[in-house]
Amino acid sequence: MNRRMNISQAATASGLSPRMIRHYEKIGLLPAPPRSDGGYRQYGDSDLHTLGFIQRARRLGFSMEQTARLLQLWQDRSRSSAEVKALAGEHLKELEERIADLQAMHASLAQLADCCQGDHRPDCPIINSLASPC
Amino acid sequence: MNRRMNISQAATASGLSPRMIRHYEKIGLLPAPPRSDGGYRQYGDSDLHTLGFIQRARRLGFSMEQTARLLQLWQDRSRSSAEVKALAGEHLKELEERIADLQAMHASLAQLADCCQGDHRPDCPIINSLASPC
DNA sequence: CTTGACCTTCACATGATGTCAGGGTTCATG
DNA sequence: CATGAACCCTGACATCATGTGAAGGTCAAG
Repeated sequence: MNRRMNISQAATASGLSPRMIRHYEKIGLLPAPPRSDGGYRQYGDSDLHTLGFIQRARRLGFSMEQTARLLQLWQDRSRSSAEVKALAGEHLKELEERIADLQAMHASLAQLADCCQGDHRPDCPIINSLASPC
Repeated sequence: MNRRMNISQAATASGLSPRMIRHYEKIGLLPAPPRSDGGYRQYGDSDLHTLGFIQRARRLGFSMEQTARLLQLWQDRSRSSAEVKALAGEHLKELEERIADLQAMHASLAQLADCCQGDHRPDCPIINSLASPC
């Protein structure tokens, strides 16, 4: 156990790409792993654990900056769950704002599309609405 | 009428920034306007109309590429409204996908946050879930 | 030892927009 | 006419997360 693996194995195992793993290392999100004699990165289980953490945080839509803060909280044994919850709440609010923006766009456009005959004739409420303010 | 205006006036009138107007010109979305002796861009009413069209398309979330297609359709008198509606439908589908993705993130995270006490203790389902696969 | 698969770094691209720098123009006022 | 403020020009670099490609080194199996 505590297998040493190359970057593409670590990538496959964590659901990330080699490119992103190197990137996370460069921006300091991830500790630089030891290297083989030839300079290959060698990842162990604890690196894999961190990579998985990052992947899951990203999959929930946390930004890199928020992910970095989550990693810090993860490694901070004296954290309070309130801190984590606050960070999550911040992200939930961002998600809600983005959803509301997209829904507003969708509603406006859907209404225009509903009024559009969608036939061979050129007259179209969608184009008309874009062409004229209001 | 057909006032000639400088770029920042055109920007203010259309709700865009001078930077983006130049950008739209560079990528061929907008015809290059005539210039003053000193090289200033001079915008007329028809340019303003086009700028407004672009701004409204962007505000509905159309990509630059889709906006370019909409502009073409706008200027094509032999277009069919079906073409416009198809383009709108494509964008509506993208919006729905993005909304669904964000809602899935929100639901997952909200559930975790609901289970989190948010107190001074370190134990936190959010962090736990990020730390362990499943 | 050769070969192919893998790894390294570096650089450039995306999309839409901001910002800054260094320099020229316009126009109203003195 | 001269000056200064406000505007404009181009070009370059930054964002954010990620992809792609090039040029070259390494590893392991045959």
